[in-house]
Amino acid sequence: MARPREFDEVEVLEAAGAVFWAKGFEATTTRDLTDSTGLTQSSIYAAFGDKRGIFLRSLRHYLDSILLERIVRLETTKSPGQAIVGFFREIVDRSLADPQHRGCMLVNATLEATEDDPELQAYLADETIKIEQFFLRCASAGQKSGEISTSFRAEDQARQLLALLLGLRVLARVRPDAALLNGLVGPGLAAVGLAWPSAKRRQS
Amino acid sequence: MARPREFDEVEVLEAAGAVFWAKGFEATTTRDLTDSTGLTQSSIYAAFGDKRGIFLRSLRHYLDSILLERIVRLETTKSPGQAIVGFFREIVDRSLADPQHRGCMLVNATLEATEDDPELQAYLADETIKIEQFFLRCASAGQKSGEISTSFRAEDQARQLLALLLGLRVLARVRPDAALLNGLVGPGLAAVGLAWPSAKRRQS
DNA sequence: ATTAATATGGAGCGGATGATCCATAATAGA
DNA sequence: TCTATTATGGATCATCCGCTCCATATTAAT
Repeated sequence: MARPREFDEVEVLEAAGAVFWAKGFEATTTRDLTDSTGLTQSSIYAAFGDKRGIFLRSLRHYLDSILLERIVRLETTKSPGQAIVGFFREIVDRSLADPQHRGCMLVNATLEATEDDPELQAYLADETIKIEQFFLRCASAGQKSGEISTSFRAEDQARQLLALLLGLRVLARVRPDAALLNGLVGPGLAAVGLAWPSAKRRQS
Repeated sequence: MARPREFDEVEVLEAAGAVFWAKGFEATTTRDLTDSTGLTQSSIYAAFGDKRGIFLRSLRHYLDSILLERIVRLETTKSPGQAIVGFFREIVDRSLADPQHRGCMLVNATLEATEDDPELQAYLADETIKIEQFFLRCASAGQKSGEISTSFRAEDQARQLLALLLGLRVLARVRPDAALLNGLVGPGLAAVGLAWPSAKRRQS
């Protein structure tokens, strides 16, 4: 009954998300979005409402397709402890491999969000809770199986791992150094009784 | 020989810094700066060059007068372990007391800085190194005096504390909850053998 | 008092920004 | 084939942006 869209929504969200990820919400202009997506302003505004709309959709797509995907994949294919190790392994490797050092779009958005967008803040807070709960499930299960140390409560371990992750993401932006990031995660995981095979050792 | 300035530079830097702190660099307009400082655009541009100039000066003032001051004060008045505890105590308390939940200006700036301002990135990286070195001095001295656990290398403890701090600052923006922040720092410090007197317990 | 030098006030510049309008194009159903 | 409906292209809008200009004001030295 109506003219069909000529663009693929996922492609557009990934193109737009890449710009928001690198530059942040405020520094990204609607012209940046037309350049990166190939769409006109008309099409973007018809499809996503406004700049905030396409930003939220890009962010959600990023979180669902990268972060949540990673959690689900690791949790279904690895042991609790190895899911945690694999999670950090992928993040350290990707942080170092990214020539733009964009860090994590979730963390970037979290630091840019202000109290005059409480809906966004609530969404971001909820996503950090999801990560914390992933760590908590792993820690609990790992403690039962003996894979993870029981010298701390699983709830505390989950929070510690969340802070380690967020701190890692901050440092990855200004000090993207393999020795620093591996030297951070190694002892961090050792504190919960997990071994950290560093990238170097894995290669040799 | 020339007309003297009518404004106090520190006052202006603190007024401008408060806006940059709350809204970030990009979202802050030069009109915001005239409103908060009381100066005209002319005076701001004559004194600080451009928007980036007053931002850098504000940031530097913030870091010197708040962060560095805290480090120096704690390091000269407390034992190594208590300097670490006091450092986190002040940051948790201030994070919770701030109704705007601005977090840390250093972390906010770090997440907003991109690779097309390498000078700013280098400065920010250097400041994180200063914090890390503060933790390292405390950890080393504390290990010698027996105040801090020797089950990890002091270098690793310093990095762990840095990540804890940065993670804390991220969470403080979207989940400014006393139970979360205290529950984060407590076990984090316990991992290096330090006791964390939570705010609640201190009050009772 | 004159001069040199800088600060201030305020108008305003060129360009960019987020968003919209409208004519046209493309589709599915009647 | 006609109609209803949505998508697209591209021009354009009002506003805001960082920044500058210039006339005036204020000081210290001569």
